[in-house]
Amino acid sequence: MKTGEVVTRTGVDRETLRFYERKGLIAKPEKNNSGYREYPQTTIAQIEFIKKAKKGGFSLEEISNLLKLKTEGVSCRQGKTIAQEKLLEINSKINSLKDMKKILSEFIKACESTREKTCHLSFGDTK
Amino acid sequence: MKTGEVVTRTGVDRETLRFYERKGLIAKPEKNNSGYREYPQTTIAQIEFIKKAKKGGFSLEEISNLLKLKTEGVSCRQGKTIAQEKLLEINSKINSLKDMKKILSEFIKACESTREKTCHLSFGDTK
DNA sequence: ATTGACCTGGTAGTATGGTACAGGGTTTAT
DNA sequence: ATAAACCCTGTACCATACTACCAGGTCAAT
Repeated sequence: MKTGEVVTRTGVDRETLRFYERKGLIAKPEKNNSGYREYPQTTIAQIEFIKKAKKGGFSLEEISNLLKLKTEGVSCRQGKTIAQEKLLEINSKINSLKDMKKILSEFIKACESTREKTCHLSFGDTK
Repeated sequence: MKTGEVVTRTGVDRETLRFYERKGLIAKPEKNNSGYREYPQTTIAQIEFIKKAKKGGFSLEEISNLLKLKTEGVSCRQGKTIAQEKLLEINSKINSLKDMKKILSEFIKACESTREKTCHLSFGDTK
C-alpha cells in the first residue's frame, strides 16, 4: 500500500502520516526501489486506533505508549498494568461525557417545554 | 470567592483561570475595592463543565460555544440544534472509547492466559 | 511595622499537533 | 515524449492551550 492509498482509506493527511512516522506512532514502512513507502495492511488498523484515541481526548504521547504494547511487546506484568490504568482513564472519560449528555439533554428538554423565545443551559449550579 | 479559593476548589491553575477569562470561557468577575476578582458561586460549576468537556476531547472553542448557551441564552431553535449536534458528537466519542476498552480488555485477557513472557496488543488487524 | 501569603496586569515563552511549502524524482496515460 | 498525477526530503510555519515571569499592590498575623 502506498501513501496515497493510506490517505484515501483513513482520511488522514499525507503530511500527518509523515508526522506520525517521525513521532514513532507508526513504524517506518519499507521503501520500494524509487524510495516510495510501502505500508503493510496492519497500518490501517493502527491509524484507526489512533483516530479513536484522539477522538477520546488522548494525547499522541499516550497513544504512542499504548501502541508500543503492540509493536514492541512488553512483559505481561508491565503491559497489564499499563492497560489497566488506561481502562480506568477511559471509564472516567466516558463518565465525563455522560455527564455532558445529561446536561445537554436537559437543556434540550427545557427548550422544548418553555414558552419563552430563549433558553439557558444550566448545570446544577443552583445548588 | 477570590481567585485562590477557585484554584483550590477546582484544581485549575490561577494563570489558566486568567487565560479562560481572556478567552471568554468564564465571564469577567466583579472586582472588589482593591481590584481583586470576586467570583460568583456559579463559576465552580462552569469550570467543572469545562474540565469534563476537555477530558472528553473537546477544544476550548467548542466548549466556549456550549457555554454561550448558558451565559448568553440563544433562540430555542438555534440552541436546540447546537445541543443536538453536540450530543451526536458525544455519542460518537463514547463509541470510540468503548472500542478502545474492548481492545485493551482483550489485551489484558491475552496477557493472563498466555504462558509467554511478553504480550502483544492487537486490534483486529489480522482480518 | 514588617514579613509572608495573596492578588494585580502585562507580556513572553513553551509544548503539542499538525500544515505548508520548496525543490525535486517517478509513473502512468495520451 | 510530455503532461498529469503521484511520491520524496527538509524545513519553516501555524494554532491551540497553556505556563512562567516581572514588577508591583494588598492583607493578615506577629
